[in-house]
Amino acid sequence: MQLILHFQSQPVLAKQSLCFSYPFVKTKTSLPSNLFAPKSPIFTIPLSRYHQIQTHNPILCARKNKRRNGSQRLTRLLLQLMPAIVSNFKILPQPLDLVVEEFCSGDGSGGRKSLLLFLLYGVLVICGLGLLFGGDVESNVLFCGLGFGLSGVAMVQWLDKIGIFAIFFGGVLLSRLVDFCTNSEARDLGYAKKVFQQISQPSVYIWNSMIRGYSNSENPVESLIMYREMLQRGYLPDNFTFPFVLKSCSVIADYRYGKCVHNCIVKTGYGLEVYGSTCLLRMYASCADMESALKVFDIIPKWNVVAWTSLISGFVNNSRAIEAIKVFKDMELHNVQPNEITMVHVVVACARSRDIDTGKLVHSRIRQLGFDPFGSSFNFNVVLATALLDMGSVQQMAQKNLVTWNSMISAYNQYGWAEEAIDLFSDMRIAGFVPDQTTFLGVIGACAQLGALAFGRSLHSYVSKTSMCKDTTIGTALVDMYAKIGDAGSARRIFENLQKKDVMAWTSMIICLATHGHGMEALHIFRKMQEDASVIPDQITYIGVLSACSHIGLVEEGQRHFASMVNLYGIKPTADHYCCMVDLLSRAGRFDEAMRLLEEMPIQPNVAVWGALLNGCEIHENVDLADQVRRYITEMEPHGSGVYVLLSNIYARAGRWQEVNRVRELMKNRNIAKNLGHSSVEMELLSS
DNA sequence: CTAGGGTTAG
Repeated sequence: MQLILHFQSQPVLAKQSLCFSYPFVKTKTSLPSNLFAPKSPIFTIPLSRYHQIQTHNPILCARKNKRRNGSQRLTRLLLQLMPAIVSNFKILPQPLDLVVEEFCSGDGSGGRKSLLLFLLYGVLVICGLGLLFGGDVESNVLFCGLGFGLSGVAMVQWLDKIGIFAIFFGGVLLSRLVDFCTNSEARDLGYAKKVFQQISQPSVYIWNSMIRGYSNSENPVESLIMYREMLQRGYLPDNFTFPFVLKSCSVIADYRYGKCVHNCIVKTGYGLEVYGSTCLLRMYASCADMESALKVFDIIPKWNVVAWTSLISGFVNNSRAIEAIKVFKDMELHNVQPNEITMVHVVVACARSRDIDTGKLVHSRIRQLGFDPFGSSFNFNVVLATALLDMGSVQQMAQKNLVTWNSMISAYNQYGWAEEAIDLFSDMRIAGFVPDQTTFLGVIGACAQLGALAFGRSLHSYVSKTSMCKDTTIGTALVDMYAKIGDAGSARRIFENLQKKDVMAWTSMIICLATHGHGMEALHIFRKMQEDASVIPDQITYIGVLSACSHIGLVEEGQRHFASMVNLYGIKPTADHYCCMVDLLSRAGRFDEAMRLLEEMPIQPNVAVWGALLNGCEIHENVDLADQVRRYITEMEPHGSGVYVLLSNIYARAGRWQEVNRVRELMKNRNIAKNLGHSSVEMELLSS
């Protein structure tokens, strides 16, 4: 079976034909199957801007055209095809010097025929046919076809120019090949590396291709290793090298390496290059050093949109949204026209700083600039739209992508509308979107809120069958979900199986144990966490630790942890921490200390803190203190019913019914209704 | 062959 493709829309190409034949694929099983199975089942070959061939398992048997004038076109075509073909077959080219040697050792004076033979042989060597498939007759035949076809074209073009021939294949083709397998859609960096290793003296361009490929890969560290090797072997990086290297530094946030690269940029004189310096800015911003980022900004030779936008995004991503907005205003003063990307960052800045007024101004500026995705049906920018959606200035979106769905699900979660979040999840699946890690983070969180046991478990089992099961964020969400559902055992198992445990993972486990009444175990986990030098407890960790202490009544231990939180880790205690401490002390009946702590508090005690104190008063029937607390509470703004109920319970217990009535009056006057308690349990229905 | 974009667990 043979398929001949004619290119008809382009007059010159119309005369050309390429044969794509399939015979060996379907009938012969002797061929290694992976040979014909590239990453995607459909193989797309870009022929020109207007032509694309989509085919399964193509084998090229290029045929030389009879008419000479078409050959140049076909050569170019083949040049475009070669990387695709060679990389599809995972053929390793031979080192250039080896090829050159082949040519030089031939009889230079020979006639045309022997020259042709040499050329043919050269191409075969380059394709490394014997190297990979020597034993297989069918594939040899096949590759002979390939080799012959290629050489046929090459012969016409380069018949008398052996020197050029060598450069042509050594320089251009290998560059194209490396480019193709590092940066095309069907890239394969493992193969790229092998090809690269065949090149004895890679040009800077090829180095750059490799570094770029790795910088966009899963392991950007590889690009840094590549870069180091480049320097060690005495190659001089150029202005293209630095952006790629710096991108890797940014992605993995390697501050020290980034600074070394900065040094190198300065030394090689590319420090004042627009691209390079903008990348430097981003690198410092990614490494959370905004001060250096600002210094770099100052030396950027031209403050264009990208430079400004990078600075804005730096502030946004370092939780300095207000400064980001300031920079944006500055940019407007400098009369630099913002683009959609700029506005995305500014919108995020408004959302993060909860600055609704500026948010409205920004939205109208977006309209003014003509970027508003909701202003007209064309020019719909999903990213900007999602950012606006997240800021809350949009209710409905007609066009959604994965991130939009995720954003909506998490927004519903934050409003506490867990059921709606789950509904949205099923809508999204009906709409044909494949949920990703962020989606699951949201839906698992919704299950945690709802206590949706069965659905939560099904999510868990789904996730464990994917690569997400190793992910720390997913694991943490699951730990929290099981904790909230009441299944501390499952939470524990997931936690133990986590390969990497970060602060959040440890913290969620500690809080889980503390809330399930396993205070000792929670503290044990905390000690294990402290043994791990790679994690530093933060304020939320200490909420768990302190509440664990308070559950088991370890006052001194709690006080020690509180002190080390402040002195060792420099964490400023929040109202929640004081709440824990007051709870700890007043449960133990140590009211003097509790009151002293309250007086020393540098922040205003909130209702929860008073509530904790009242809780202790109830346990120890300390009505006098409760009286004092009542005075504070009545001075405060009206709030939830909790403290009033506590107060009235305390008075009731002491038999002070008048006071009970006064508290109830107070509640009535302040229009506070007692919250209805509710809980839900999911039950399995057993049949027969 | 080069720089900047939305969602994200405790």
